[in-house]
Amino acid sequence: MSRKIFVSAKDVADRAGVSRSAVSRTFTPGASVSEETRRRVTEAAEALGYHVNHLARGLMRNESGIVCLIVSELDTPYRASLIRALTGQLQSASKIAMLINTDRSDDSVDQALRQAISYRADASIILSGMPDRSITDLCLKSGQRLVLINRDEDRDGALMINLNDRDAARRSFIALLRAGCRNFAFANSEAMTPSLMAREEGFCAAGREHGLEVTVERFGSTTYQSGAVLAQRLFTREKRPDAIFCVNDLLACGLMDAARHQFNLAIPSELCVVGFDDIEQASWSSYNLTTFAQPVDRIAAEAVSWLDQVTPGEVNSRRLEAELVWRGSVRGG
Amino acid sequence: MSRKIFVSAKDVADRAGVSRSAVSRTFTPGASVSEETRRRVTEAAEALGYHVNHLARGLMRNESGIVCLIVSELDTPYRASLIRALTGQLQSASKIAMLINTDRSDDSVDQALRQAISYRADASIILSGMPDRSITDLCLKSGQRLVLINRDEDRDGALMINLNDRDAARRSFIALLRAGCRNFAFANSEAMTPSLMAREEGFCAAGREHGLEVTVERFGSTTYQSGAVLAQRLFTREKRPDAIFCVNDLLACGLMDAARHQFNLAIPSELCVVGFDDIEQASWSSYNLTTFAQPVDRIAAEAVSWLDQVTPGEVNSRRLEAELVWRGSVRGG
DNA sequence: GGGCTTGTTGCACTCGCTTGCAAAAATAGG
DNA sequence: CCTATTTTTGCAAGCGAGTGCAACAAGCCC
Repeated sequence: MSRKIFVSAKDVADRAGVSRSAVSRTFTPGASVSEETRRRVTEAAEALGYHVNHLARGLMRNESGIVCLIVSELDTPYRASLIRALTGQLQSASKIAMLINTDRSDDSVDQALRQAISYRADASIILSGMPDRSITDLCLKSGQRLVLINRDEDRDGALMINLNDRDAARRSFIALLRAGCRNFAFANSEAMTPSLMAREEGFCAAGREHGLEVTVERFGSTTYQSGAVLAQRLFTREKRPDAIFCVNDLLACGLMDAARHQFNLAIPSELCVVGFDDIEQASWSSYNLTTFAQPVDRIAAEAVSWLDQVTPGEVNSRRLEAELVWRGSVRGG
Repeated sequence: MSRKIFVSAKDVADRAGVSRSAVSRTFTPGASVSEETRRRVTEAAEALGYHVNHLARGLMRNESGIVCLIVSELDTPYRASLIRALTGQLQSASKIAMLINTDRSDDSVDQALRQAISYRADASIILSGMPDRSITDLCLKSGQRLVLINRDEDRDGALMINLNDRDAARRSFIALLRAGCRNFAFANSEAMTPSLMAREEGFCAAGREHGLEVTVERFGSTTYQSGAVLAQRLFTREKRPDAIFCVNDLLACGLMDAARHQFNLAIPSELCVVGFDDIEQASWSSYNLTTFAQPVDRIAAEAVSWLDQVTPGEVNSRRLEAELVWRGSVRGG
């Protein structure tokens, strides 16, 4: 197998009997080409199976059309659906996503951003981890756009997309209160990212406002397994909570399963649970979880449209609302 | 913000007081550079924040280092974990993944492969959908490697990675038989992809060998929701099955939930269920599903190592075994 | 010191494409 | 029909890197 025999613009030009530039212009929207030559070029290109070399084009234009998605734990339901939305919308905007997995080492986000620079990505979208300030500066300086999703770090020049976590947490509290709950708990992981902490703080603040104490328990990472451990801790206390706001759905699923199977608690009659993210599993009938939906498509749309803007614009922060999805894990509603 | 001011090899050369080639050689493993110049170059590069332009390098070398992942429904648990494994291992092999989402239109796989060609991807890994023969021919002809995962189409020049679905299905039947089940059913989607059909056929064949009839029911796509519909159909028959092999876990979860919540069936005492994929949810205590594990890391490793080989080699097909993971949805074990 | 090998270095060309510029062709106006 | 204007076209100069080749320096042996 002879490696890489590509057909170039020159080949097409020869076959069509025109100059190389004519070919180039045919594939450049808005360039001046006569109908006749355009026809002959496209015909020749078709016959030869020609495709513009995006590497070369990117080199010339200084715009690769590549957007890097920097993600860890990308098989997590929420992350995966966000990636799906992003890749889809990027493609619709005729950009292409490069996926960088930062599961391994600790400075892998930095490594990833270097990769992004090396491929002259037009932008990077960061879904996890916070890179070093110097690296992001480098990115911005080299003309790369930066989008930070749910990472609250203040960084001008970058677009920050966040949810109104505090408000959602408050609404969650009120919903639980209306359901007649009295012993509130917040189940968190030890990840302590800004958005997770905002949920905790919002929930506790709401508790204080109503003169009610909130038990906070934190454990491990934001997973199903942690949910089970947190259940263990919460349900062996002398004052067993009857309302739990879980920092995300995955954790809520683990907690609910443990509540039911280990502690024989009925949901929602003995225990009300609210989650966050609205992952697919939240709608499964075993969970039927009341939760806040991440507006995944909105997030993706905001990111992509910002990337499409010519000038970044002043306002570089979007705060979106999480919609409460009522299901059966909370009484009433 | 002035767009794209990149530092090039020339800049580094000037600062280090050497020629451009010296810089190039410093970053090319195995090239002849003296210790002294190498030091000065790396120093200058560091100071300027230089990164080799992968676009230009790719253009010269005719090797971009890019591998396209062509996927639909990438937020499905199994797909997502496969993508995670692939991106991770590709990065370890110092390649980078481009993610192409083929959810939208019908000829989107073709579109995707064209993109792959345009970016001079070294290879494409196809996780979903079968592209047009002419397109894959084009890919192969242009030196691109092709990996097909769980798509049985015969295509030489490409690596095909498949599981031994038939055998897994047979083992599943035997396990259910040993559990004392008598009324066997196979719950399938209407997707009819080769690997799904192989599971069905394997299961039915095993049934025939044991002189037992297998009820086959097919519906919709391979999702949780379809599982619920299939449960509806299967459990309203006069001869209610007591053993169901589901074509994948997602569908199994839907089926189990419907079995329990709508038909009040106890698992595994009244109904045994086996799934396929071993997605995370299968291990959740609400499901505790006996299933076959996709060897995700093995699959990724096979794909990546094949891509690293200089010559594709004759044998271009790998058949991996799916390991049976015993959990509580089947009696005994 | 002369002849030789070994190791480094710079020049110049190449990869495939875009684009400013000026020449050529087509169109319009008188 | 000739000139003025507009459109189309080709030339050539890049973009940022890699690499064969020849020149050159250094080191070795006799």
